[in-house]
Amino acid sequence: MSSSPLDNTIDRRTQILRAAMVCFAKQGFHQATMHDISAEAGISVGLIYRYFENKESVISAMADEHKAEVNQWLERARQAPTLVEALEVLFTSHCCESSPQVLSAFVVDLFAEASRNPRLADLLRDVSKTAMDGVTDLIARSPEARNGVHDMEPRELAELLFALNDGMLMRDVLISNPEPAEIRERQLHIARLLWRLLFASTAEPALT
Amino acid sequence: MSSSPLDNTIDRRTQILRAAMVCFAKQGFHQATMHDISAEAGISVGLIYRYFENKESVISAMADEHKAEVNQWLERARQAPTLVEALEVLFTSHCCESSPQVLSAFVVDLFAEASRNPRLADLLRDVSKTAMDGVTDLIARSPEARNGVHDMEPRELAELLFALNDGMLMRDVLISNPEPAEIRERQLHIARLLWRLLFASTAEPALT
DNA sequence: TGACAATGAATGAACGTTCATTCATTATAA
DNA sequence: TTATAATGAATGAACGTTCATTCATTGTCA
Repeated sequence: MSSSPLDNTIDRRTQILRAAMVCFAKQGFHQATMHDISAEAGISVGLIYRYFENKESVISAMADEHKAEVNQWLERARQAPTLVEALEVLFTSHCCESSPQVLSAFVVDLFAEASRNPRLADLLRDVSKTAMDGVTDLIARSPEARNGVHDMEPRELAELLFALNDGMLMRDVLISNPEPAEIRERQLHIARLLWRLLFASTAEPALT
Repeated sequence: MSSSPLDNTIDRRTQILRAAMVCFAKQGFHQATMHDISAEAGISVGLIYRYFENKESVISAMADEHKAEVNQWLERARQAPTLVEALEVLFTSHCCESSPQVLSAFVVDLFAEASRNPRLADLLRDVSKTAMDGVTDLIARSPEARNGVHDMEPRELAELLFALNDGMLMRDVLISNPEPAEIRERQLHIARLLWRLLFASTAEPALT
């Protein structure tokens, strides 16, 4: 079941990245120390430097992981039977996926960091463009897009939907209430209303 | 033109806050040093500590300023003759106001910071609630809100519009292109299309 | 097989630097 | 003179990073 030398290296890297994700989400990039990360991973500080050149390269490795994750979402969305279902896939992965609001905090931090780290900004722009192109294409190919009452190009619709997604994600970091799930349910509800408005299926719209 | 002792104090404070805003936007909260801020303000480090208890209190003072600013926007929006014009006021202040994307970087940083600073999170939640209540009210009172083809409550509409705003603001930090103004123009264009869809004025909708 | 050599993953104390904060001192104004 | 404003060198804690050292595992040879 285990461990060619290559696998070991990959395992260590992902172990470190997982720990780093927890620390970054809890404390932010600049307040999480390498010692915090090593403690979270249950290894020594020095070992991190065997697998990563420095702290910044840990950060960009995580951005790379994020990129891969986004591509997976897009792949899954493409397989959905209808446009609205595809959007639902994208929305829920973006917002809820694995852990609660860990991801939100991390992504917002990523954007904040990108505003002064050009390399990271390039990476995020790239991720964003890929995802946006994918959704634009999804919309352009979808018959539902022609049924809506709107007056928008596929590209414009994609930009609208992504901004909405990101905005809701950004607002997630303020949640501290008893029920985070409840709030996300409400966000999803609102997003659905918009989708229905933009992409009214030709079938029954009577599901209020 | 100047300076009861109280005025002097206020001037110094705003001078420091203005410098801090520049530094925070350029480098982020944790990478901007107190020396950076003092240099930007053209004063000594020690003097900052005469007007602020510590670095964190500089940050929350800025959040307070942000709150006041948001309230001003809301006030101006309330005076607009139509709902769509009010939204335009809010959108453009949020995104363009004084300096270019300085504000975007700052606000995204503020949210990132709020995800681990409960006091700051409380403050932002408060700002957000005030603004949201204001817009909800604006929508509820507006006759146009009944004309749209949507199926949404005023509160839901407000949440939708705010998420859109924040999402576009968040995306602004990735801009580094030759023409930032061009991109914001496009954002405004898309936002307008949505507004028109949601709040179709009874007058001519023929302005494609 | 058993004795020895080589490897390199892993450790964590130590280093140099940076930074928020303090405070003794100096300038200014009343 | 006295009170207040302002300075910036000094402080000490915290951080990213390094590296001499340990030691379990693997390879080699008789």
